[in-house]
Amino acid sequence: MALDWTDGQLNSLGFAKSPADTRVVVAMSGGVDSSVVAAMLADEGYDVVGVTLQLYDHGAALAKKGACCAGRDIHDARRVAEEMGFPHYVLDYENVFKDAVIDEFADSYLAGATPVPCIRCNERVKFKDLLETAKDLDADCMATGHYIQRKVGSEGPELHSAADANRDQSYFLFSTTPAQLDYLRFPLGHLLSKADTRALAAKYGLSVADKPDSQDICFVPNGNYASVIEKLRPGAGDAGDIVDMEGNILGQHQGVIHYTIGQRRGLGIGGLATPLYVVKLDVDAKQVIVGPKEALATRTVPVREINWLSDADFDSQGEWHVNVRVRSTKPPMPAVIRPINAREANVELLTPEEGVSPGQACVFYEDGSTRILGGGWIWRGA
RNA sequence: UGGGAUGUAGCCAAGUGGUAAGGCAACUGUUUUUGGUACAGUGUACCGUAGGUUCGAAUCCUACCAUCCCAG
Repeated sequence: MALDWTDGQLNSLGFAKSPADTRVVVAMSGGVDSSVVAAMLADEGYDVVGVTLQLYDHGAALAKKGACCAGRDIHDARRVAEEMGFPHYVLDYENVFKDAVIDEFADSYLAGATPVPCIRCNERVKFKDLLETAKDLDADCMATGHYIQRKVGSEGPELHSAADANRDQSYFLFSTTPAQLDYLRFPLGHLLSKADTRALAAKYGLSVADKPDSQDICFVPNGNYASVIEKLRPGAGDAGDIVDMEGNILGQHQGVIHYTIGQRRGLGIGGLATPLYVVKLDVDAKQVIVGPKEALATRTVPVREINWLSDADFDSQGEWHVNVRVRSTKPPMPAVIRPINAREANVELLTPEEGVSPGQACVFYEDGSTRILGGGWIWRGA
């Protein structure tokens, strides 16, 4: 087959050689998406090597369905590899994952912020250590099941939103660097719906075809993230006052880690005509500051650790007029980025958003296109 | 002690004779590969206690209890 490959022709992964001569490491979570990627590429004749990371403790994870990269999921990934007949490796990344993701997750909450561990995992584990591992395996590229598109433009690979806006995962991948992007492939990004993915899974007869989508944080059982933090940082849950914006004490809380800006539930304060929302967290004073919904409207968002994916230098302009997302579940909205330096900026939201919290991501999109220009991490500001 | 007011679900609060609105909180679910938001659903309230009037009272009458305000 390799002999039939026409000189100069690019294969589906963008290499000028036959699939059989192209080695691709597929990051397999054990879910449907990455399984389909692996099956698809194997079916096309690529030299597929499946890799699954063991990210956290087996015992705790076995009971949890729809999680990724532990216990049952590892089994599922291996089974897909067997079904499709390509090699599969499980790598123990528990320590890396703990250092790069879980610890920061806990510390972020303790600092009164609200982390996005899934982004850190992509940034610091999957697209870093795992990507290096793929290179060590002499792979030409690494493929994942993310719903996002890599398109080659005049200046090189660009990151674009998924064709299916409902599935788009660009919010979780903003920190992908150009170097990483060069090596990565996202074979599902062009699909128009998740149904297409499941249809492919069925077509290849994969055992995971009907596996439920994963959700919540993979290393947090039952959605109870606070108990994870308390286990990691004993004594983390310092109680304190819930106060209004004038400083009046309205109630007590069992630790700032239980709250995030914009949160309504869990305050336990009744008797008012309208609901209260968490407006601010003051870790030093151990206070949860609450106020009316109107108090949540945010226009200025300080952002740092910026990953910039446009061709021009980030601080080569005083302003960038773009669209921006401060949460994964809403479409990008118009905003102006004002760079402070190459890695920091203030973002002005032309339409105020509610529930903007330090620790969350602010992702930049080119106006009028699907291209992702990068993004940064929201913080409290100087 | 005198004068006034109030006592309805965890909180706030409608309801003044016909058999208990609503909001907040809480809980559950849906949405969501972060948190959160949003949306939907969920309450056997001995209507302060004890009597009375009435076919029938949270609603009228009496007493008592509790709380609050004013006065002294």
